[in-house]
Amino acid sequence: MSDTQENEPMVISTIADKVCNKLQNAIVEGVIPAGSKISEPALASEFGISRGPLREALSRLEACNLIERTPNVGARVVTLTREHLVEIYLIRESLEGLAARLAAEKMSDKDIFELDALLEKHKQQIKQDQSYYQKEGDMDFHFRIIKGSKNSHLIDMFSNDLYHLIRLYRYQFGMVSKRVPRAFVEHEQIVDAIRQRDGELAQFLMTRHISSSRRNVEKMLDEHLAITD
Amino acid sequence: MSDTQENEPMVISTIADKVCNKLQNAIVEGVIPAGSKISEPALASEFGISRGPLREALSRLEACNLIERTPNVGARVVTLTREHLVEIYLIRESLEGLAARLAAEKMSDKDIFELDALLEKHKQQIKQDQSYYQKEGDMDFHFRIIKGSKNSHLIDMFSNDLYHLIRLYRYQFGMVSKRVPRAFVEHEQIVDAIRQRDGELAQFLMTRHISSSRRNVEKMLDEHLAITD
DNA sequence: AATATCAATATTGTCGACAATACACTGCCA
DNA sequence: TGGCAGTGTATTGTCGACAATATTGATATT
Repeated sequence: MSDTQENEPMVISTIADKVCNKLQNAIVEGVIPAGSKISEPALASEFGISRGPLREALSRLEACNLIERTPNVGARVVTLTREHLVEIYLIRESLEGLAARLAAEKMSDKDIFELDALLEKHKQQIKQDQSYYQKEGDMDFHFRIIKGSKNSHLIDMFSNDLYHLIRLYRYQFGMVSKRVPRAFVEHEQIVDAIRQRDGELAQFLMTRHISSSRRNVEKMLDEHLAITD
Repeated sequence: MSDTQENEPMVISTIADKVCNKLQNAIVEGVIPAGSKISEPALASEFGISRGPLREALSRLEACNLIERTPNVGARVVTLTREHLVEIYLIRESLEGLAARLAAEKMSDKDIFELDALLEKHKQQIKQDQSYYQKEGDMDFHFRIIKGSKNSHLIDMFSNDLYHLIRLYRYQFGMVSKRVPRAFVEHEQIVDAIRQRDGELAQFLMTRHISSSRRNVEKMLDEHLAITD
């Protein structure tokens, strides 16, 4: 699928790699529901493999915070909570603000040109179908900025941890937002600050952009809770 | 050892837990040198266990960035570089600035009282022996602030990733610093901002504190390189 | 009816063996 | 002499079985 193609596809060398990838997607898409218990024998049987590589895969899923493992009890998909999502957004503000600042310093002119092209592509997509942009285009943009930071540890932190959780929350909480046109303008402004090599402004705008998203998400979740209560 | 007691000791339930803990310390302390290849059969033999739990432990070490694993080739302790250390410091500025801001909002009066007590304890230790403070007291202080953020994801990110790497770099690069008295004053100022519930100031001071440490580290590393060249 | 206890069953952690892959060494050729 | 190919060995990935631990269901007690 194109989402994994755009955002550094996992290299599949071993059975564990393959199974980990499949389980990541199954969890994010809710095929294995949040909070549910994971059975090693059942999954191993389903994949037609032994429990050894399955446990390797589970270990990696634990590392990217999609599951929690308890010794002698087993693994369980994480429970999604408003609190946790807000926590993640706060961390995103912090780290992506840094990424934007570094991107303003580090991105090549070619990188920035490609970022512009990506924005143009997103502009066309918004006119046709907003849902595609909401699902993966936004993440694509953010990931490009993080890559532009040239801070490999930051890129790893995002790729191995935050990315999957953000996808999971988006998928499960069905975040269709009225905010798209405004968010796109903010993307453009961030890129402009980067193009001007103004790190401080880029950081400010990115932090503010994610902060607005957080407030929007908080509001939506509160409304969602009000409905279900 | 008291460093692990203060900073959330790993709960030992399985052989893999135990081996992971031992390997973490062996890597941080240089018993297994940076860059070196890890042999599963040799380590399993040394610990008197099968390769199964050893691989579990290696998977966890990979998750906390102490080793890198390549399929069908094996595991290797990470190589320490100036670039990587600077990357980590930049991320620390970002995340610990956030932590300090949240701590100013979230810490209870009791928490703050205990933080004061910790500072007083460190003051006494500085008078007697600066090396203890340099090794773990500083981390202790920082970890308290991060815990005070009450952002569980942030605490996990620190505990599972940054903490080990910081220890590793400190141990291997032998960071004895002339900066201790000044750094302690900065700690006091950060706590004061938190006590005043001034999140913006706490964040500013913490970011600046770590930025100063980064510059100090960069300078030391440059001097170190000059000597060895 | 609710709670506690016990035994059976299922699951998780670990073991040792086999299959697949990479590495190291030797010999041959240009 | 240097590079390449082939072979043997070591290491990594996976398998299935056994041991240890937790869970579930049935029964007894209050």
